[in-house]
Amino acid sequence: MKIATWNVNSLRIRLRHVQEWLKLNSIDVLCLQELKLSDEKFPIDELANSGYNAYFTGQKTYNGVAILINQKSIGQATDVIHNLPNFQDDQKRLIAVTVAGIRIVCGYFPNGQSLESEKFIYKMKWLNAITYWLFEEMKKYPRLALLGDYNIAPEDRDVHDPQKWEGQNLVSPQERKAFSRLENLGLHDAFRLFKQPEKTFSWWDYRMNAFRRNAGMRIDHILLSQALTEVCIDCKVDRTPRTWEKPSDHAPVITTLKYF
DNA sequence: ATGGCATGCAGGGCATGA
Repeated sequence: MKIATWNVNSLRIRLRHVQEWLKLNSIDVLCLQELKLSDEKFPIDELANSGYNAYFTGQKTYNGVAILINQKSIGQATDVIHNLPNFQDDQKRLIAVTVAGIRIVCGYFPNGQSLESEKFIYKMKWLNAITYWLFEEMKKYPRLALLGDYNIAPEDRDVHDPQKWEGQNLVSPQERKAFSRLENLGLHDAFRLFKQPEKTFSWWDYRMNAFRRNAGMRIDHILLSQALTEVCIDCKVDRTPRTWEKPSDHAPVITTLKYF
């Protein structure tokens, strides 16, 4: 079973990319972030034509998340929830479903903007809320995967230039501590279960030829509960779609689970 | 060195991203 996450930075612009990427990779479950469209504009039929059922919660212009389920290999999802039940929020940043006995949580974590920003306070509150919610959710669903754009680079090796970024938004000690708290729930970074090429990133700024210089960060992650970690046999970033015309600034991350 | 590039909304620049 292959589960993936991808911040597409507008599903309207990137629909063809998503369809092409799904065609090239036999993905069972794909989590999407930054749809940037309202629910009535969600391309349900186009994705159904690609063989995927969609579960989504969106809004105009900003945010929006979806989970695509392979119709042939999986079929339907159950127990769908939109947004964190313990956090009052107008921004559409979270969706969770159950497929094949696995709880799939898709999150678009707040960016934070800068440590001095009100948005950073919101980010830390959101991180606190998801952590408390997951503590309960993992009791209900021992097989749980948390996928998405975390907007946190967990370690210096996840940053192209750690000195330049030291202490800033995306890498600050507060954010990294919040990431550790998620791990302390019993979640494991699937990417770090395996030997990886150095300087592997999942996001590159559109500006300054950042992708060509590999001036990126690893901020998109897949965390797995213990039960899923035991059957995880691969995790990698696929840089390919970042090389296509008009790409998203993020690349997808894929993990493979045995026995499902 | 706070720009650079992309997107949405709106039909011109501004907000936002990371």
